[in-house]
Amino acid sequence: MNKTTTQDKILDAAEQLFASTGFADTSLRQITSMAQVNLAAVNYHFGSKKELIQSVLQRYLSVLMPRLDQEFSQLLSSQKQNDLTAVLSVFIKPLLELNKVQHHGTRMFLQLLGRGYTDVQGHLRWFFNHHYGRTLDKFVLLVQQACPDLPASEIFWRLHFSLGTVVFTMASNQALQEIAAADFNENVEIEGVIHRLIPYLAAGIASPLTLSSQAH
Amino acid sequence: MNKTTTQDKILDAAEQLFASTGFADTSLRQITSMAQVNLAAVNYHFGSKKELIQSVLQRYLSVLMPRLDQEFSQLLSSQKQNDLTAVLSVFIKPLLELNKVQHHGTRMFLQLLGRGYTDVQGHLRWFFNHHYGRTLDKFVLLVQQACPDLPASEIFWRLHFSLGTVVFTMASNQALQEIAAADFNENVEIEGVIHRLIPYLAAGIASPLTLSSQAH
DNA sequence: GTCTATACAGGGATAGAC
DNA sequence: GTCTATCCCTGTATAGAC
Repeated sequence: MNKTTTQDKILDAAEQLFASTGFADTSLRQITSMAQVNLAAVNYHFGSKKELIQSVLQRYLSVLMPRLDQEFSQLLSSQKQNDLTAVLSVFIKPLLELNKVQHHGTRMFLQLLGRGYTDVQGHLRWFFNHHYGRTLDKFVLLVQQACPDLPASEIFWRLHFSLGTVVFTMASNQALQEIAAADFNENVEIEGVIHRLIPYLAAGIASPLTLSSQAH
Repeated sequence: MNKTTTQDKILDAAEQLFASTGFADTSLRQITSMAQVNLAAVNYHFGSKKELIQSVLQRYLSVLMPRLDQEFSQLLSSQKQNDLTAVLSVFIKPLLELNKVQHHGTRMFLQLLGRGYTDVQGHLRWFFNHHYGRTLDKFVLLVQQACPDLPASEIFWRLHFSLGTVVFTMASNQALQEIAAADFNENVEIEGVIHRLIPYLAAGIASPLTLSSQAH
């Protein structure tokens, strides 16, 4: 019965077009014609274009987030003191395993995440906290344990700085890779970018408090 | 002769609407009706919506970038070895002086910059390099002098990571400030955010090379 | 040169027939 | 569930008035 539902046909087409052209430059008419379904089907099944974008991301998140949650719990229950690099490195494996979900799944997901956060501002943030707040809390706890000297508010700001780093990098990933290839003769795959990001993020989050950052 | 030209009326209205609603969610009809000019005036004077966005930013950049260029040159000619925090701190004064250009100029400009980089992807990047490449080169040189152990390609990546941090933070500035106010009872103005950013960025950029970041 | 009115193609969303 | 026809809004282009 290998029957592909209308929903899945739409999701597959949308994902492909979003990743290559971006959300704003992909029309529902392009999506529905590639998926060979009626234009109104998107609004019937998903409600709106914004909700379609969320659904595309959801397919990945439903695989990734439980995996991360499990890793976070495991790290929390092991009593040892984890350093920040270890905590951040937890993301690597689950992210790369998205390649099993779909061809180039990791790249697709991270680009969608980047585009989603910047294009439909505010929308995704709410969605994320609403559905995966518990998992995020575990992560924040791990970071706090790794940086016991930082006040909670400082961790809040720095984690959002880090989110910006990741999201922006992934959204501009294609352009950055092209420049890197041209200027430095480097061929960096998504995995390489992740490995470059971790020490940068770890150092930024753990940076000591200075007079200027305390004064405000 | 305190006569406001059509161009200026459009720029003022556009700036206000862009900063509060974003580029995508602000229509030309909103802008022209607030500016009390004809719809076609935007295309007549600026060519397109994208070019209007650039012009709004240009008003600030034409003040900011020469100021920065001058500061960079001065720091380069002083023979002393500058640390990264000193180099990054150069941005603070010129940025805050934008408040003299316009009411809430700093906040306006940084929000526009954030939105510009994320909303109209690729466009602003080209514009920036084309018009202010010389100034950017000076900045990169200063960073290289402050981090003599880092290869140029690593600096390239980390500066783009940092750009992401800044741009994302400024684009989501309003949301972040609201959360900070609600969760931590903190009232953080744009100046406070800048002072929080600098140690984070400095630590991230200067982070030592690890095995994982060298391997790719 | 500047401004106005208007036309046009393409976008997302939706009511109602089937 | 699905499809057609339609609605209103967007950015852009242009003809013609001043």
